[in-house]
Amino acid sequence: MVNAALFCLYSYFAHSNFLLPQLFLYFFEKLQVVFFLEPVTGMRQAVGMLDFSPIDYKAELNEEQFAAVTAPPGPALVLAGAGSGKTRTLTYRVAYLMLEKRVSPQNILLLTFTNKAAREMIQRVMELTGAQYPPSYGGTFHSIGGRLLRRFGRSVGIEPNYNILDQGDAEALMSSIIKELDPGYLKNKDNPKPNVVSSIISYSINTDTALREVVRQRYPWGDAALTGRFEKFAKVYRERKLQLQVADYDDLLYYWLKMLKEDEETRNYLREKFQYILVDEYQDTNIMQSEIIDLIGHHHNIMAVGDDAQCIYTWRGAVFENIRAFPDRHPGTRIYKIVRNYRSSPQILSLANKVLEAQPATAGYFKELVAAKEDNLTPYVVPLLDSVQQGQFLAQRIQGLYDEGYALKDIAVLYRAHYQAVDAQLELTRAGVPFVITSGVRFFEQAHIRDFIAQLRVINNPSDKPAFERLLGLLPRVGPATVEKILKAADLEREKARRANISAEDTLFETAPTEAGDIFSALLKPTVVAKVPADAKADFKQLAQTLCELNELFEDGRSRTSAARLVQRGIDGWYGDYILTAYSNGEERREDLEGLINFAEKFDTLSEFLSQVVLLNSETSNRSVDPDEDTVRMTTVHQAKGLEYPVVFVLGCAEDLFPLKRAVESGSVDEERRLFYVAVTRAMDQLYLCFPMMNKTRGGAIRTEPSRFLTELPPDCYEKVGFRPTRY
DNA sequence: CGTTGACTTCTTTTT
DNA sequence: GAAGTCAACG
Repeated sequence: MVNAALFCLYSYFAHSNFLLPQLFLYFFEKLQVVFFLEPVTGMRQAVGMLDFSPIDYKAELNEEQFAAVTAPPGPALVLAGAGSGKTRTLTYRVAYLMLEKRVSPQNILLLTFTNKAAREMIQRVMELTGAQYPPSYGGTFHSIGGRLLRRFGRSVGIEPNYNILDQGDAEALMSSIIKELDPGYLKNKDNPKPNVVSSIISYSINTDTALREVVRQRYPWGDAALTGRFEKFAKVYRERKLQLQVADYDDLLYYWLKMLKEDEETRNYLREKFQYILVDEYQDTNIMQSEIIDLIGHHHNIMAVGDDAQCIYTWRGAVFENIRAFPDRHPGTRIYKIVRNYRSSPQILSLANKVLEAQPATAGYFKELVAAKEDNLTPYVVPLLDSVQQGQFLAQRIQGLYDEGYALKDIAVLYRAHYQAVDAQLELTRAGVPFVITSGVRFFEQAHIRDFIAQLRVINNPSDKPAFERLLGLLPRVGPATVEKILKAADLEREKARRANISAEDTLFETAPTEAGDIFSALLKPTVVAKVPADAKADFKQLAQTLCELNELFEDGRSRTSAARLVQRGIDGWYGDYILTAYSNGEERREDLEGLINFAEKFDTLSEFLSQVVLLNSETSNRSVDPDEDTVRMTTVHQAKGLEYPVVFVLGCAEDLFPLKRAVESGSVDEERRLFYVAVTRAMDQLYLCFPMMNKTRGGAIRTEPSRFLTELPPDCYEKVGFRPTRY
């Protein structure tokens, strides 16, 4: 009961905090810089750079960094510890290649894991070089893969107008396939749910492990029949996606790799094009990603940057063996170690080093980071009664820090999982400390955005049935079954129209080759409308009308503003009215859609726009946080990777919370420890490790032990402090 | 039969 | 908030 209430509150905060239009605009503007700028000619680039003052590499980099930045061609492995200036090294390297080696940005492939990292790096490269255009192939593995497939994917069955499914879409598709193939499957509650099936199949692809094997690991009790069913689901899922011309996240890598393996022409073209390959966070690459890099990087001109101590994505297939085996796969690899740390105080660093020391000695490249900063405070360990008191401590200490002169935006609160921060959020709110949660519901993931986007998805790719389902399902009394009927009827009409057109051409051959019977105009045919339930008929007609208009507009022109114009037209159409009646805060949501117009303006084609909407879908709202806004930042450790803050609080340093119970049970304590390492190395001056002694569970509170990550530490590397709440 | 609404349960991490 | 479950409605 109480829990439910907390969740409501939590959700409320998660939603109310950042959906202010101003922040939105900020967000959209930020994005504009980076994505999809047209490649430019080398000439323009060169001219752009001439009037820019040269970089003094020696002065701006330390020795270790300098060596890596100015490395000769050939394979290079840069082992850059936390806070050692990894991004700096990488960006200077790109600048060095462009300015000193006169490499055209078109010949550089810069791969990262997150959109945020890509954005920051490209931004900095542009600042450094004074270039107006960034490397046109800089971005996440997934977004680059998606773009290359759009252009070259035909050989592996991907048409240029394919749509990308986000995780939710993918799971929905899986679910409908399971229902269709094996209606009895879902009846048995012991069977893994569709989303679990989806994740198992995904894991099998990302690790290149037979499905059989993954099922055996995760479901030791599962029998051969279960495995057989999974294999069937996976097979049909793969076929269906090709039929519908949709691709999930994994496909962006899977088909990219397939294309490189099978399509010699494209492979050679890309090898020729990408003379210089740079990879960030190499320790988090999975097997497909490393293969992709090796295939394109036939010339071995690859710079891989990473830190095996920070590998925290094995759960989605990352293998840090990749980083260890890099020199084997690329003979003549030069290894550059960067261990001088400019971020953290010596005290924090020594604690971080101890965290790694507790790691079983299973090799790895480095270890000790060397402090460059002055002495500062010893990290604190703060035992607290429970998570409520933890929140009170947080609020009180933050107010103290504020009085001491720290800006709130210099303070970060990190936790293992989002739900662990609920009480802290309540207490901060109660104390009037402003904060932003950099997680929770994502902008593009909100129902109304996805519904609206579904219209554009079907326009871009009429075979995208899941999008049709989503869209038509909005109408009253229309569910999957009715959608099926409607689409069938529409298909018939389209077929009829097509035949009529062909025969017309046969007889009168001057007949204009009108786009014979598209699915959208077919929707308006009486036989189709007849399938729509009475309550929904009016809405349906308007929706179909809007789709026809959108389609016409789309077919008409692929002018520069087409994506934005389509969005505008969509808002003017049926959905714009629908949204006002469908939601109590319809006005607000409509404004969100208006925001989409600005965003869409940055894209040439609808396909590109849709891709980015999906790929940024995973981009959480924290990227929309105005960096100047003075609020405390609350985020998961995963999301904090790559960031730094003067003051860091780590919540829930207790067994079962961090390391998370589930992780311990599945035997991934080492990864949890690396994650803890990532958490503590975010801190620059002050680090607070909070340990709640009670853990609320369903039914009651149980006593918790301090996290093994605390007890593993020698007591002299932290100071224990007590906390007495001033009020209840 | 399919859809709806009221009900419960759930939240690891992300492209 | 969202997704899944179940009974009752059209």
